[in-house]
Amino acid sequence: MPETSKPLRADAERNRRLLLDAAADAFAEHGLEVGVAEIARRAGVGQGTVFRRFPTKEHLIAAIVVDRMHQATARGREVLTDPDPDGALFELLASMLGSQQADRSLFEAVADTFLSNEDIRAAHTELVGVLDQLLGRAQDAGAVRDDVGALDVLMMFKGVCEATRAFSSVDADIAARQLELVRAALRPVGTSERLSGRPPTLADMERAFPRAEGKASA
Amino acid sequence: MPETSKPLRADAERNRRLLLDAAADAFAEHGLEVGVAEIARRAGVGQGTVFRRFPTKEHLIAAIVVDRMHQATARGREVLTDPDPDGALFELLASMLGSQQADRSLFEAVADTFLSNEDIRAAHTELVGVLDQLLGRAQDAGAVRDDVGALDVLMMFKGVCEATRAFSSVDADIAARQLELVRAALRPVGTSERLSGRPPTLADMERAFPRAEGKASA
DNA sequence: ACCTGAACACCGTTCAAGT
DNA sequence: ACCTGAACACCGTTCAAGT
Repeated sequence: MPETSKPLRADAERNRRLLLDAAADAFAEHGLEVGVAEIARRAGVGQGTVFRRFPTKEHLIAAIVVDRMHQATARGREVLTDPDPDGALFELLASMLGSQQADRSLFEAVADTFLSNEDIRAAHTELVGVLDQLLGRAQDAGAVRDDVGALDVLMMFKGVCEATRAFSSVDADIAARQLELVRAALRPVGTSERLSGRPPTLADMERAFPRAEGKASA
Repeated sequence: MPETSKPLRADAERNRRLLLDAAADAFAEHGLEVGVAEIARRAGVGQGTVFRRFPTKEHLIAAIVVDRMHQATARGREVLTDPDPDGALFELLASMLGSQQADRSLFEAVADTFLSNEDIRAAHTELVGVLDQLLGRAQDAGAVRDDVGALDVLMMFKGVCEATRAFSSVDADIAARQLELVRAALRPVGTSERLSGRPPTLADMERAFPRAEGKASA
């Protein structure tokens, strides 16, 4: 629903797209510290237009992140019918890792903005939903330990993204290796080696990331 | 050696300490975005003094990080004589995780500044050295798979720090859980499940983090 | 040598004027 | 409604004057 809040005027919609593309390119090349002026210049619009389309620079970043999360969710739905559930799960993670390595600072933004943004919240919930299904299938097949939840996996994945960020360009193998270690961590285990506590839930995340914006509860 | 470059004048040394303490407190409370003016105020010095003691705000942050890394290294040396090598390794990691949860944005800084700073480079190398010893002992005892290196472990750990950052205050259990998953990833495995490639080395890191400052190679 | 705070530079954000 | 760029605010950094 946050996607179709208002049918923008033609030029506005066009500028929005131009800005998203220009910003994605600029961020991919130079990281998040590129100035708004530079982005506006690349998009061929006035500097003020940036803030007319996005309340803040962080919202612009968030919009790009939401795009990527939607892509990941779509990819997840694709592999959902894969005959090999274990392979499907890690193919999704590998695919996400690849797209985060192409860019610089992609999920980096997620760390800060995360659930403070309503759109990211929604996209995140969707992604967790797909991950949950993939994980459940892998667990049913006995390929993954059954005491982990989708958020456990997502957190580990996020860890890999962050830890290997600087290596993206230099050594893609290092990231792949870290992903293999995640896979190793998720192998089925005996009852004596079960994890403490319970898997984190979306409610835990809600608690950790206080809701900042959003126009009340209607 | 970078520690004892010049015996500062008494008041300068005192101000340096005041600034480090004030900054550590401020960052712990409000994150890295606290202004230099605020830090100077807390330390009771002029704003210009900050830049006289530290060439840049990032250097100030780096100095604090170096302090923490030294603490971690010291802790690692303590547990080096622990009769249980496996326990010693994870006690160190748990201890490091605890200190990163106390602060906010501690190893967060490491991600950006990382090896661009000469002092951090040195502290990092030391820490890796101790980790390497602890890991080697655990591997010799057969408690940890032998196809991982100290940097594999450190990267996984860094991932846990990043991924659980927001949860620090809310739910310390979640971080502990992630650390247990790291432990699971490091369990010995059959020859069919070995990792691809080779463990990352310090040379890999040097390549990933271009050397920015430092007065030539003397 | 070091300290200080006013001045500078830079960049995100706002807004009056224009279409 | 939306676009624009000049003006504003904020914050890291510099520097002339003081000790």
